[in-house]
Amino acid sequence: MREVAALAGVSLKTVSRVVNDESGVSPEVRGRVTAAVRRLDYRPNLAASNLRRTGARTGLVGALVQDVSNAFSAGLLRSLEDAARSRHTAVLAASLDEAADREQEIVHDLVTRRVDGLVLMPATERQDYLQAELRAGTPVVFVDRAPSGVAGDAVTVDNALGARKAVEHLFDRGHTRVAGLFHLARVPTARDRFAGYGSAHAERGVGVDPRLVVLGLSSAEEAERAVHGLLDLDDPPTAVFAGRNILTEGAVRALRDRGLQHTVALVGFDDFPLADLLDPGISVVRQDVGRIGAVVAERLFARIDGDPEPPVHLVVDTEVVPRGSGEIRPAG
Amino acid sequence: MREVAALAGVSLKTVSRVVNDESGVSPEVRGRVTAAVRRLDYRPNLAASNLRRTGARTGLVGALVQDVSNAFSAGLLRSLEDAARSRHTAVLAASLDEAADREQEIVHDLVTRRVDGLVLMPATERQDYLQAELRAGTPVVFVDRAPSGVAGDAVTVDNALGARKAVEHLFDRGHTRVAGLFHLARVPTARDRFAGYGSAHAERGVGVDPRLVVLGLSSAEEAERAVHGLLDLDDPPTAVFAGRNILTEGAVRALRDRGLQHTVALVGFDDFPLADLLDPGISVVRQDVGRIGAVVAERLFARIDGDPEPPVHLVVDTEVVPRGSGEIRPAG
DNA sequence: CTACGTCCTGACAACGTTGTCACGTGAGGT
DNA sequence: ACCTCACGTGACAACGTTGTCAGGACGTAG
Repeated sequence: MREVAALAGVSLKTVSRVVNDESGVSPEVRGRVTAAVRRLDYRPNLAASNLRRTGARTGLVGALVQDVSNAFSAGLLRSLEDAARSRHTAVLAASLDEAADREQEIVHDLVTRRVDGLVLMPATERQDYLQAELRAGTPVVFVDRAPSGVAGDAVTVDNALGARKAVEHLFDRGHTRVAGLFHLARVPTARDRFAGYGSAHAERGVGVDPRLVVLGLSSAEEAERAVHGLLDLDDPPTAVFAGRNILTEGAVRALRDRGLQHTVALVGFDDFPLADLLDPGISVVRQDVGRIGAVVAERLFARIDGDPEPPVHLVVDTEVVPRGSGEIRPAG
Repeated sequence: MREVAALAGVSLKTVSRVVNDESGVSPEVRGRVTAAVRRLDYRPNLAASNLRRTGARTGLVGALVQDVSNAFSAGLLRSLEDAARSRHTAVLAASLDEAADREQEIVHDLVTRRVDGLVLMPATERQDYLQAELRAGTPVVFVDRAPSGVAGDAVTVDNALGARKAVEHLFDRGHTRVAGLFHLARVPTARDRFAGYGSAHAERGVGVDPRLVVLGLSSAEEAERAVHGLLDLDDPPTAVFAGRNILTEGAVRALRDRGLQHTVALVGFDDFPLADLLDPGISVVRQDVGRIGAVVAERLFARIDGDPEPPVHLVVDTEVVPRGSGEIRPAG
């Protein structure tokens, strides 16, 4: 900037005025300055500018998701990005891989970078460690899982309701032996979906057969093995509810292996790409990622703009998408 | 920081020393300062710190990809993120959606933010506009498409070779009428893949039937319609090469519609999730995203560290992944 | 007792920018 | 001829931090 000022024969302040399109600069001087700017390839230093401006925004938000390369996280990121762009804000994306220590580390780093806000898909069980940041005024919006140990806006689906809908969908088609595959019990979404699975049973007066429930599955392979185990039972399930998309994948493989994909019904939680291209198409409970992202963005930017209301927990609808696998009726 | 200094009864500089773990502070003072830091929830301001430090890094790199929510871009982002984390660097992710103006806008924004480097999957045909940034010393690594109009490191696959391998794979199984579906002709990767399709024909002494070639497809729907058109020919193709993953998807739908998925062979360029779960599994030419990302990161950080060598173009291998659809033999 | 080195600590300037205010000029009104 | 006022411009300080250097306290050797 100093060089630009020298070349244009004006003061620093005038260059600043021109660069920021402020009024009160004669056309002639403005011309000289822009020419100098162009000639010297001058780029303003946003960091310095933010430093000086009072209460300035960095125009940076952090998005801490489970894994930027999985479809749900990536979709969320994308819709957040779109909202951010219109606010001239860039998105710092980070993957947590369910690692609690990494979550804290990255949050700390992002706060040091003075992000204007954070979107967090927590990997931790409790987020007490955020107390200080929140007090310091960095808005945080939780997504996918509600916060625990701190207050903050949250955007989730009603996992229990979604799971209940899925299981009812199967009951409605005549199934009574519906297996349930779930993630680690310490993960709140898994607990909620399991609860929904249970309440669907309760509502219909069907007892839950504990042998049909498998908890603690964290990979497609584990789900695949689990389904093989279920099918080996004397009284095997006629339908399967998979509580997470990678578990659905494992279930598809196991059913396919045994040639039962058109015999045993399957509904998964979470949509995945090309689910409709499989044979049969895989019925799922869909979370509308685009909508979730949009709601998250709306909350985040409202907070950044100073919305003082108490934290809210917004619930986005889920919907059963029938594609074939969930509409298979029990044999006989 | 001033408050911390006051509370601890020391000077600013001493606080700085403690915060940055510099030597030469007595344990007692260090204790007082850390206590004050904790009490006041003090967070150092990274921007100010970078401003002062000479030639400091911002620890920020930009990744401009086609769309953070598509599998290829997201995978790349992820592997870049992993490399960046070990360098204590955060990744700013942005989607370009093949929009040239957005590309320039975002590059400009990121340069203003003083990113240490950029990874660019270009949406523009020429990147002359980057000349100034490159001269200013911001390293840029191109990925997926080589740069044009500027010099810079590039990491791509050999698209022509990959396409040739795919078509040869089909020739080897007895096909002679292999249709080719391609993206917009202005996109270099599409041109290269089309060239590879042609050279496979030339090498085997098979003439390219222009009626079997469809250029300019940019969505799954267009590809689906195109394949229907091809199948309506008097002398329809016995195999299809789809030059891009969304075109593969369209081809699968069209073949499925006609019940020809086990009759007409199909090889796609670019792998996609669950390709092996389809029936038949879809054979593809795979680009190793993880490897591409790792190579990109290696180049980028080498440049950031001052590697002065002339730009290089690194080529990552592709590999035909047989899954069933590409191994179907022609009827008769 | 002096000289000198080591160890801690702080004052000050600087990083690149912008908010504040004051200055000089010329136009318009009396 | 004088005053006022708008306008364009620049000097200066400040944002939060760190590099440089100087200074004080203390210990040790001559």
